[in-house]
Amino acid sequence: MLSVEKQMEIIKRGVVEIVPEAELVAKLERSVKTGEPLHIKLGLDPTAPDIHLGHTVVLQKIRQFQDLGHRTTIILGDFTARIGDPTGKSETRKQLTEEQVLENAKTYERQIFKVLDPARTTLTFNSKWLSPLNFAQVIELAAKYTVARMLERDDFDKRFKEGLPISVHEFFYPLMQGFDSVALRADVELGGTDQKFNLLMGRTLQREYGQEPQVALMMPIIEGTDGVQKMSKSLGNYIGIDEKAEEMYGKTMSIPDQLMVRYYELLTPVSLDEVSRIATGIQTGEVHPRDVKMRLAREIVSFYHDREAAVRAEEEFKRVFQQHDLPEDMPTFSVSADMLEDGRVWLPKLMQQAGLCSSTSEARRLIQQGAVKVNGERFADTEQKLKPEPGMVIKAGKRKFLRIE
RNA sequence: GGAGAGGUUCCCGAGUGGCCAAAGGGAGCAGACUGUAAAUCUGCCGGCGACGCCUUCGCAGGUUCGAAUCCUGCCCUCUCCA
Repeated sequence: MLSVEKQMEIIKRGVVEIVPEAELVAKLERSVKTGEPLHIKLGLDPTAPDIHLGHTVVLQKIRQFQDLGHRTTIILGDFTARIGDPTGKSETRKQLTEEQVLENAKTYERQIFKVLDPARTTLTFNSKWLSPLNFAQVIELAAKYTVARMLERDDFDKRFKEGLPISVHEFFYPLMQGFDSVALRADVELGGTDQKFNLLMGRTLQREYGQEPQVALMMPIIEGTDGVQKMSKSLGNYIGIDEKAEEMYGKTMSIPDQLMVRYYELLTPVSLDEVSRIATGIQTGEVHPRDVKMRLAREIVSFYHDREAAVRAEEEFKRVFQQHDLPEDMPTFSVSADMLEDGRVWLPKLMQQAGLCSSTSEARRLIQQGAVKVNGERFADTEQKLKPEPGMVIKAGKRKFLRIE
């Protein structure tokens, strides 16, 4: 086992806050002395089965703990998911059935092991201990916290002040999550900075139940490819870890420059020394930011696919976006007979049918704006008919291609 | 339980009888410029084989030549009082 100092150095990479740091050091010291690993906890919400790089920030940290020899438990919040989501009324999430939860869990499992070491990961559902609780026990749990303190939580406070609805059951979410820590006797709980309240709740409850409180370790919420908002599926600014190599590469290349170093630090295994060298390289102008980003894209693709896939994705990227050549493979579409009139098709119809856009109205707009090319020639007339030929290539916008077969 | 305020297109937010597919902003998309970066400029931004037609302003009815706007009922949210 590494020394406490070495461990702390690794643990602190990218971390926003450790509450309290001294307790973590103390726990590590004891661990080194006794040879007993720490118990690290991470809770995941099985409502969104598609994991993207945003989720991996915290997973990477778990991985580092694993590599340091600690015990890690991933809790799938199935109980929580089945009851419903605490977030605002406008988007009250559907309650998941047990089957859905199990299915999501499977998908999750497959995905998180792209980052975590299966041999050193314990996966558990929190229904295991939450579901058997009876009403009296729930009351007992609820009595350990006050409404005023609940309202300290940022989003509750904000919603309360803005006159937005807060359902009573939402107060139970932090309590349930905190109770997870009690059930596991966690030493450390990881989460995004948005989880601070919940993580601290774990400390409070553990103390109430006579345990040594866990340390809360918060990772930043990483921005999505737009560089402004947090990465999320619903905002469409995410890079999914299941995505094709070319897709991952391309999306990475589209992030704003200022985000590059952050991505290196939080999403890649590149050493911190190297990262800071890259950072100064950019500042002094020694390296072209584009090359730095290409390396970043290679690193990310290599991590989730492999080196060769990364190289191939890079070649594809160069071909399509630097040389404005055609991608190696693109979706194909065969024009059905009923779309033809005298052997010709109306382009907006074709585009809509082929999934290049969602409506013929949109297709018209694209055509009018000069975004559509047929065999490399700009096609600007929305009414003109087209004679489809096998091998004909239609391009709509920067990155949508289609080959007629 | 009582009193008041409010629910508008992806989001915020104007609009209180026709000029409203609905101001403005954001997001998004496209074009130019580039390094598929940022910034900037320009255009688009419900649907429809389309200078017209259809569907949209919480839900359901009604008044009217005509409603997002007026009336009735219902659903939902917030505030104050209890």
